[in-house]
Amino acid sequence: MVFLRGRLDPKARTEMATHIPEVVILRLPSYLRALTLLEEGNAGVVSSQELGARLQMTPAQIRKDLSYFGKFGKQGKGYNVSQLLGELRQILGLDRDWSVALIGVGRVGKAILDYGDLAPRGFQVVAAFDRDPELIGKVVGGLVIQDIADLAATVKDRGIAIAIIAVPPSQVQQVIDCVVRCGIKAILNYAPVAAQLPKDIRLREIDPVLAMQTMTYYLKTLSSS
Amino acid sequence: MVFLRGRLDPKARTEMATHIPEVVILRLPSYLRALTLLEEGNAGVVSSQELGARLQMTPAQIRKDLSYFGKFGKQGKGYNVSQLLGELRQILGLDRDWSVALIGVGRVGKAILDYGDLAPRGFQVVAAFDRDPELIGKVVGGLVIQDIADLAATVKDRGIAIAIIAVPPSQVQQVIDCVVRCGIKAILNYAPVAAQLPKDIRLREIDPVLAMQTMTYYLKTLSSS
DNA sequence: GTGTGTGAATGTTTTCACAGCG
DNA sequence: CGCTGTGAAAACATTCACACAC
Repeated sequence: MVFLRGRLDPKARTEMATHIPEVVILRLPSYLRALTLLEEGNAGVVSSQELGARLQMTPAQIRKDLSYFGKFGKQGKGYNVSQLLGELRQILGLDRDWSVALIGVGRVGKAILDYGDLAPRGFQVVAAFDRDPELIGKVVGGLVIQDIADLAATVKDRGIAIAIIAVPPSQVQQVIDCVVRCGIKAILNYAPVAAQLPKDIRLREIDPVLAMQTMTYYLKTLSSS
Repeated sequence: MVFLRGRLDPKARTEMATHIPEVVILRLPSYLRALTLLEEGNAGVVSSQELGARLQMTPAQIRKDLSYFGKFGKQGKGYNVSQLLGELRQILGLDRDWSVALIGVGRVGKAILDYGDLAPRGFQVVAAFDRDPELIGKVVGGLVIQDIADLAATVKDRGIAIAIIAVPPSQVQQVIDCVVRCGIKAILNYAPVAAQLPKDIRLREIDPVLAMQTMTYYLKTLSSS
């Protein structure tokens, strides 16, 4: 009676490359961050137990996550901190620097240029763009602000792979379209609006209000104390 | 769906409580944001289809998410935009303003005070704290910077429910301990470090580097440019 | 003993597919 | 018809539990 339309046949599905769950990729950077701290504290080895305690997650989850990529631990001992750090950096493609373009040099954009944590952690902001003629040509944070029309050429020249968007909400969609046309495949969006984009482009959002709005639901209930 | 009214003994409450998956709560604010945009564009109604297209998610997921809280749509028509907005605001506890304390008034802290998007969206930064005697007493963004020792009293006085933390990494753990002791149950952490905290405290992180590190994994593979 | 790596079991989330309403 | 609301099914993610290595 019920027949299925257009499903992927089971065999083709099985033959597909080992797909690593996105949730796992999302967690790896926190492992990296925790391990960096451990290394600074001169910890030589760490168990999934200990790492789990620091990150408030189960040891099993950490072991399972890592097992997608290889066997990095030693039984009875744990993981060598600096070796695991190296492995994770390589897995995440962080054994190199990445060039980043900043689009939008208003208040938020300037704060991002000022923020000194990007470069030491491997993300170099190598170009800044705006569409305001008043700003173009000015120097901010050691960068000459360029016309957004130059984006395509600069992306090619400087090997830019990631764009940070910090323009007003009303301009976000057109800027994203432009950035995507220039071949950028990863976007960090500071503007508090959703945008349309091809599914092969990665997007992450930084919106403090959104983050707080996910917490108020839980605050609501405990307000009777 | 039965809404709880009036007082219930803890047992009945526990047995009745419909536990709503956290992923659902995490998505509601994006619905809110999309609907706000639709309302500004004078859209009267929206279908799960249309909303899904804007947010790049399936209509079924949106319908299912909303169904945890009630029946807000009309068959054959869709959802009334402003009515659904109202419902979501109420669900998330956003039918009121929230008072926020900023801890740490360095570069990042100042940028947060400057950022004009918090207040219009319902989050009032009503107090700022630092431990640096040079800063205490100075005025930034209309707020007199207070000694962090005054936090407990101010939290009580001003009904502060959320803390934004923007202190250097090395101070994060002690500041979080302090904030928790003061009765704060929700924290937005801008410092790029993990911290220990009781499981009944909500924490969200803003770390642009972490966000970018979750994308480089995917960039790695397509680097044939 | 201690702690990894991993199939198998369990739990959770998403998607399907359709009854029923406007 | 078109679209919601929703049980049921499928897909996905986490946790368990134990063989095995140090």
